[in-house]
Order: sequence, then structure tokens, then C-alpha cells
Amino acid sequence: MIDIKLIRENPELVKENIRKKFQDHKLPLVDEVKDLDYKFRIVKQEGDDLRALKNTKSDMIGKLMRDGNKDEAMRIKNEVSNFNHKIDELTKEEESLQQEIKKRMMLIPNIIDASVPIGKDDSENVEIKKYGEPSVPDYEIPYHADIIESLNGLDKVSAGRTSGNGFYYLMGDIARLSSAMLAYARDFMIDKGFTYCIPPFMIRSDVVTGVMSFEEMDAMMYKIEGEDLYLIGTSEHSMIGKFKDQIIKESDLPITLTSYSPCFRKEVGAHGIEERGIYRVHQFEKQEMIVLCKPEEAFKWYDKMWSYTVELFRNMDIPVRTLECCSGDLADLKVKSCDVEAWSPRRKDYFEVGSCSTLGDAQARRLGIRSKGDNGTYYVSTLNNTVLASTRALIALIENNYNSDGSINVPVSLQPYMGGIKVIKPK
RNA sequence: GGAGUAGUACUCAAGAGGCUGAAGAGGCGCCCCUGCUAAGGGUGUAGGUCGGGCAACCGGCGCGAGAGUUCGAAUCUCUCCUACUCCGCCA
Repeated sequence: MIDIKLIRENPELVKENIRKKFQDHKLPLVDEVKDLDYKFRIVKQEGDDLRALKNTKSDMIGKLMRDGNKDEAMRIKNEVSNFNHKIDELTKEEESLQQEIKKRMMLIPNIIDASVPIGKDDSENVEIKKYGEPSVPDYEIPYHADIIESLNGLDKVSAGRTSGNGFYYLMGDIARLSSAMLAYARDFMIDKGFTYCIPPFMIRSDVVTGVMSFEEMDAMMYKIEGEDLYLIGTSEHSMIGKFKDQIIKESDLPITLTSYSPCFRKEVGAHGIEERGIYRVHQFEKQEMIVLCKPEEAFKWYDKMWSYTVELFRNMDIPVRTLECCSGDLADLKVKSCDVEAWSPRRKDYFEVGSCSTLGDAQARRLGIRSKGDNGTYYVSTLNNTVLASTRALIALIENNYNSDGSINVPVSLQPYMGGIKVIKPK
């Protein structure tokens, strides 16, 4: 959510930004907000004046009652009763105007950074840099689910019975490998100075609607029946929610947290869940990082954050690249975002394993996350990035460390978390 | 899950229908004293948010959240949330 002052003072800039994101259908919203805001301020002024009048009259009644002048008090009482209806009307109008404004403000995209490449959709995202050699061995790399099954590491049939499509049992060394990666990712981030956090895995609806739109919520979140609770789709939800409506001491900034959580996703969107493998599933585990900082430090942290993910994957012998999201692919709340993608020697292409974003102050404005310093109160900048998502990282690790005999090399960095196991061999 | 008590600004806290946007204190600012610190004495100040104004300032809202009663609510009523104590249940 952008600052409404920007629309009052510089609507052209807001419109230009909408055009850059190829969302021309949203252009009328800007003038609509401008109009509604103008009306709102008139109605509010009128309402405030009447309320001020009511307050002084009510005070007079109090004084008259004390002086014993009942008749005059009664007369004023009636007078106030009369225009109280008018106040109610104006209040309702104020509220509905405010709602209309908010509805539109939620749809107007955040101002993207000047460095963001212009493009319509994900096909126009821009590769920034490759890290590690994207090599293809001279033997064939099987589909990840087949590899894991050959290592006795996956049971989707039973999971189908107990929970349905989109769930899985990870077994044995593969399950351990998944946990090892998460544990390594956790320690890696702790070493970078981030504070480890295990957040609530369920959150209330007011937090959910703070961090995503209604449509997103419907497409992603599982609701607990009979409770005002949702299973989190990522720990970012509870981590950012932690600061909802809070004023953070400026001396406490930056706040750098790394959180672990299972993630639950309905995945009802365009792609749906994956039938055979674990690429797109209803449940996985994730180590996440979030930063709350002063606005001027946001880009410094942005660069640090995505580079941590690159470093982590390189430490597990996985080639990666960074891909900058173009304007049209950038979610409305984001100022700038890039994906970290891992190399798939099977598909001979990269696939997404993480996403790093700076949201400027848009998310903070929506959730009321502020800081107070010498220059007054301001909305903080919020950033988030995947450290490691269990299933995606597992696929990347398995494909890139697969040997011709069907075994998997355990990267040196993970061996301490695997009880010293260096190679996982097929049955 | 049951029963009781409570929630007021950065913190503690007074407050029980109009004279309270909130006494008092801590804190904070300045001054004095003491070699530094701890402590002490004096003195001063603010409060969040929205709207209007170049500004000084003016007005609305605001006492956990929401709704209600009333001309008027921190104060009365209802619902919810949170914390504490007791009971029950349980990794």
C-alpha cells in the first residue's frame, strides 16, 4: 500500500508506475482515489465541526444541570438530539468513503525501483548472474521422485491414503537429508548474525488479511474449522505479523530474524500440485529470513539477503543463478525482487528455490509497523527471503549430486548433520 | 475446557456519568553539587492519530478491541482478545 499523499501530490507518478507494470486497467483507480479522498476530507470536516458543536453543547448541559437550570438543559438536550442524526449520517458516509479508498489503495501497486527491468511477465525476467558451473553429466539424471524412491526415501502412496494428493512421506536417509539441510541453513543464518525464531504455525484472520489479499488467502491458506485460525503458508506471515501495529525503537533496528516453520499451501492456483514428485506440494518446511530496517538501509539488506542464499546453495555444491523479476512479474507490494534458481541437470534449466524481496514501506504501512527516531515516526522497510525450502532444495541437491551408480553424494557441509554419511546408496 | 481478578500514555499508577486527554510519580530536558560513577538538590517539558493551516494554532477521534445505553462514557451494559490465580486435561 502506497502513501495516499503520493496520489494527492503526484498522481502522474503513480499512473506511470502502473503502466510500467502493464496494469493499465488499474489506471482509473488513481483518479477515483483522488476524488474519494477529496470528498472524504469534506465530509470529515463537516462531521468534525458538528461533533465539536455537540461537545460544547453537552458541556453546557452539564454546567446547567449543576446550576439547577433544568429547563434550559432540556432545551439544549433536544437540540443536540436533533442533529445527532446528521452526525450519524456523516459518520457512515465517512466510513464508507474510507472503505472505498482503502479498497482501491490495496489494488494500486507499490512504486517499483528504478532499477527494475520493464517487462510483461516472468518470461521477461532478467538473469543477473550464474554461480557455479551448470554442468550436465554424460549419464542420464532420472526424475527426482524416481531417485528418491530408489533410495527408499519416498512414499507417496501411503500419503495419498492418509492425507491425499500433494502429501508425502520422506523416509530414512532422505528424510534425514531434508532435516540436515534445514539445520545447516538455520546455523548458516545464525552465523550471519540473524536471530533464530520458531514462530506460531497458525495465525488469526486479521494477520492473514494484513499480509495478503483475499484472493491470495483463498488460494493458499488452510483454515482451521471452528476457529479463527489459519495454517501459515510461510513463516513470513507470522514473523511480520509479530510486529503488526507496533512501534519499534529505532535503536532496535535493523531487526534480522531467521525463522523455521512448516508451510501449508492449498496451491489451487494455475499450476496445481504435482502428481508424482515433491516439486509442488501441500506441505513443506522452510527456513526463512526477514529484515525490518530503516528505509535508507533497505537495498543494502536486499543485496546481502539474496547473496546469503546463493552462498548457502554453493556450500551444498548446487549451481545457482539469480534472476531479477521484471516489472510485470513483480507482486503489487514489492519494490524489487529476485529469485534464486537452482540448476537442474535433468531439465538442463534452472528452477526457483527462493525469492528475495524488498517491499519498501508498503507492507509496514498496511500492517502499521513503525519506528520512532529523532526525525519522528515513520514506517519501516520490510524485506524477506527464502533461506531454504525443504522439498525444492532436496530436488536440487539430489539432481546435482547424483552419481552414475544411482548414489548421492552428501556435500561436506551437510555431513556433520548426517552422522558422517558421505554417500547415500540405493537399496 | 471451567471459575475468579485485571487491562489507563515509554513505565508504574489515580480515576466510579459532565469540572479528566487523563492527577501523581518514574522517565526525559536543563541547572547546581560531588574528582568519575552511584546518589542528592533545583527547575522545566511532552505525549498517539486523522483533518485543516505557511505557521503559531484549531478541531475530530482516542483509556485492550468492537458494539450498545446517554445530550454526554475511561467510568454503565454486551461480545471478543490478552494476562494472572485456582481447578481440570495433556506432549
